[in-house]
Amino acid sequence: MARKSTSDEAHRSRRSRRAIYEAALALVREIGYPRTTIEDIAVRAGVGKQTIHRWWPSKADVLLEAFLDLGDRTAQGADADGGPDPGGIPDTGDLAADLRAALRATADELLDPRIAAPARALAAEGLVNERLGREYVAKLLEPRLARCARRLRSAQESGQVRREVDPRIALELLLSPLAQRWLRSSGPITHEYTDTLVDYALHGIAPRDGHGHVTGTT
Amino acid sequence: MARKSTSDEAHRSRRSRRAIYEAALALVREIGYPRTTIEDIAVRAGVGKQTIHRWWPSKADVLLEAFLDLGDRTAQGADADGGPDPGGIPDTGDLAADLRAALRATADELLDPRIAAPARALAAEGLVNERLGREYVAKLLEPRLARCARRLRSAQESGQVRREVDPRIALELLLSPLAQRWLRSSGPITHEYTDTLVDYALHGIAPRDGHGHVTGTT
Amino acid sequence: MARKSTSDEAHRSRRSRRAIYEAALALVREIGYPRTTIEDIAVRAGVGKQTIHRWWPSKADVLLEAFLDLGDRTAQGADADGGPDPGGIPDTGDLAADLRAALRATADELLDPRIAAPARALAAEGLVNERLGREYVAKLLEPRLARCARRLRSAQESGQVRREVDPRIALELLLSPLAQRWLRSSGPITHEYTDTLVDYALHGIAPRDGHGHVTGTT
Amino acid sequence: MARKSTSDEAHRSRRSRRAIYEAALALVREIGYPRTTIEDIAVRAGVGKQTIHRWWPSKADVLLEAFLDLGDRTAQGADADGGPDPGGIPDTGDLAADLRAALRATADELLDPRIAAPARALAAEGLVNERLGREYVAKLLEPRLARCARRLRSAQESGQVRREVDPRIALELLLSPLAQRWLRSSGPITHEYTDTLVDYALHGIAPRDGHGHVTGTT
DNA sequence: GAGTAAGCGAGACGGTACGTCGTGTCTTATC
DNA sequence: GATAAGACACGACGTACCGTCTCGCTTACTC
Repeated sequence: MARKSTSDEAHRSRRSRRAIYEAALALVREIGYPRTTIEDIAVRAGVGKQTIHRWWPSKADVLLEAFLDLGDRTAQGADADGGPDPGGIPDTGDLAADLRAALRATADELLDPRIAAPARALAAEGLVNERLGREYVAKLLEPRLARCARRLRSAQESGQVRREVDPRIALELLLSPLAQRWLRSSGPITHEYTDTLVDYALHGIAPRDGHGHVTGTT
Repeated sequence: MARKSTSDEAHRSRRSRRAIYEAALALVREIGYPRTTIEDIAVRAGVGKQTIHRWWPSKADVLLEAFLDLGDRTAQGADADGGPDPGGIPDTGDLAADLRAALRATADELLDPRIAAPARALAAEGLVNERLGREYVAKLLEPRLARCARRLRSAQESGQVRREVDPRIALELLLSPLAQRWLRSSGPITHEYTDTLVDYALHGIAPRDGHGHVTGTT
Repeated sequence: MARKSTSDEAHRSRRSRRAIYEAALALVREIGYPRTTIEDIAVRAGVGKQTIHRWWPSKADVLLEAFLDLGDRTAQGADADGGPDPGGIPDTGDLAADLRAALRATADELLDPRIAAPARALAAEGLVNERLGREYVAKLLEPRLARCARRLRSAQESGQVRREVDPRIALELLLSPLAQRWLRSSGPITHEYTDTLVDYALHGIAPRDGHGHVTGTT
Repeated sequence: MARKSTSDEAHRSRRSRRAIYEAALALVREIGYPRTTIEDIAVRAGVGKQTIHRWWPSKADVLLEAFLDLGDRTAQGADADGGPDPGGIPDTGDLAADLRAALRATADELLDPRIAAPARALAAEGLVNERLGREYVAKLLEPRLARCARRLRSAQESGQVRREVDPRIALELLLSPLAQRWLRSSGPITHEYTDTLVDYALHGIAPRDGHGHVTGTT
């Protein structure tokens, strides 16, 4: 997707943009999102402030694009490595194993310090700035969820998931607890934890035999 | 739980505090958290800026206390009404019904416009400000979760929940999806949705007969 | 004497500077120096506060420069009119007449309301702020005194002033009483008064014949 | 002149007042008048702010009274020592010698560091605050000038000063240059300087023979 | 010698201005 | 002709003092 530079100007723009991305990500890691200012980014990137304001409407948008770009680049790297679909769910036929693998991978990703700081910052900004929130969901989360949902639908076809289950809600059951723990730092994020989530989500927390006291499914 | 006045607060003006709480909540509703400034709050409350800075370290802390106070007051109101334990889970013996009721109530609460704006703002701030995040969890979420966990433990004793299930994680399964939808506005929050969550969490998304292709519980 | 633009001031806005000078002088006249705030000046000049802080270390420095600028501009005007050396002493050969004329002109100047307010304010500030006091003396008073001292020296050469007299001290004798009356409002400032000063300073207060009871010059 | 306690001041605490005077003078010496705040004075004096506001309308008034009190106390000390009239002019019959002595004493006083700081501060404040300026003149300067003027009048009677000379203006000739030098720090204050002032003021700066080119006394 | 009114210390209060910072726009000098 | 450098208008920040206002407590007059 890298477009070859057709002129000197295009080339310089690209260099500026790259420098801005890197400065933004570095500063957010180093001093935190709220204390990072557009001027800081411009100075660190060796760029005029105006150059940033020309292309992005806000600090958060810079970071969002920088983060997306980071994702693209690491994805390319993984691609080249021949690794599995990043952010997706493998399909070995064994749903439980596949989910466990996917959640473990997601957990590892969330713990990557290069990712945590900007992602949390963007999540926070998105809560309060609706436009950015939508972009964040649309560009970062939605594509991922769509791929995961596909895997669940195939599991439904093979009878590993109940037919009447809504795959999106099922995904929420699996991913939201992880997301919440991460956002709130309200608990440890371990493989044991994600495996437990897969277990509970697949089989429920009620006794499995179906003749306990649990009643009344809607 | 009225916060008791320590010796530090001997001279503190009740009227000012109340006015500040109300101004903060009103402004966050009306113009949004980021555009609400401490100066705005002071002016609206008819108070000097210093009076705010004297007692709270940041705008977010003002809002957090204002929000806690709001909770205290509405809780008192509900108490007087003889309503059910707010934020808890009723205990009629029928776990599924109780959970559905609790989640429906929670959903209704999240949709209350007096609550949504400050709560989202605080959640956002907590993501980026660790101290505040911890306070937010400790003062707002934790007490609630503890009460809910008790209900689940009693369900375990009566055999409605598997013995080996961790109640906290079970709660995450139920509540995190709701919390995420709310925070991200990533889907409608309806009673149908919360009922579905209860169903999936109780019985899992896998077929219930237990001899489908689902394998490998940890 | 236009202050030449150094490289530091390359980007400095001429319009802002002029507007600030005018706002400062106007406000000091209208509401008095102590009640004039930097914010007032900025607002009246249609300028950001920062623009003032960027170029001047204090309110007093703004006023000092504004006052110097006012002097420069009125001097230019007088120059164009072909008027006499403002603030200097004419040289008609008749020292007494020249001094009387100069002191009358000075008195008139001090009574000009455009000048009185800022000059008093600067004098006051200079008493208490040493740096400013030195600048006030160096930029406003000293050049004037130097020109006056030249006139006295020429009078010494023509025998109208005793050879051993220190011209600076002689000037103090003439000007300090006027300055004190003005600063302290401790008496009327009239041409009669200044003429008297010239008389006393030239001939002394002792009887002129030299064989009264006055004795003992050092 | 001990201020007698009227009924208004019945309850007024002598200890507080004294402590306030001392704190005010000390702070003005140590950190300068503008940086001295009423709160500072209150804290240093171990006194509530209100106690200051109750009895003095402004910081400057506190300092003025403190300074007057200081004068009273040192005057009492000098009295006890049997020293000469402080701030007056001795009367030995030799006017020139008496003036030299008086100006030397005044110069010494002005150089006393305990006196310089508050006196300059009060002078500065008086320039800009009319009421205070009048009080400063009336309470501090006027009594002194009156006593000095008396000495000059007696000199007129004994023929050492020209009959038509206005004693107040003659005093201005002597004292204003000294005062200006002191206020502006525009020159050294030495006995040599004050002696020169006396010489010039007595005999003028023009040649004494009276048949130089100097002409035209009004 | 008890009652009471004031003055007192402490310090929170509603304000005003401060000087700094960050924003997004506009200007200038350079390459 | 585009760009870095940075001045600009604006507006919020958090701080410092202002002068006022409770608070209890002490003190010193009155009855």
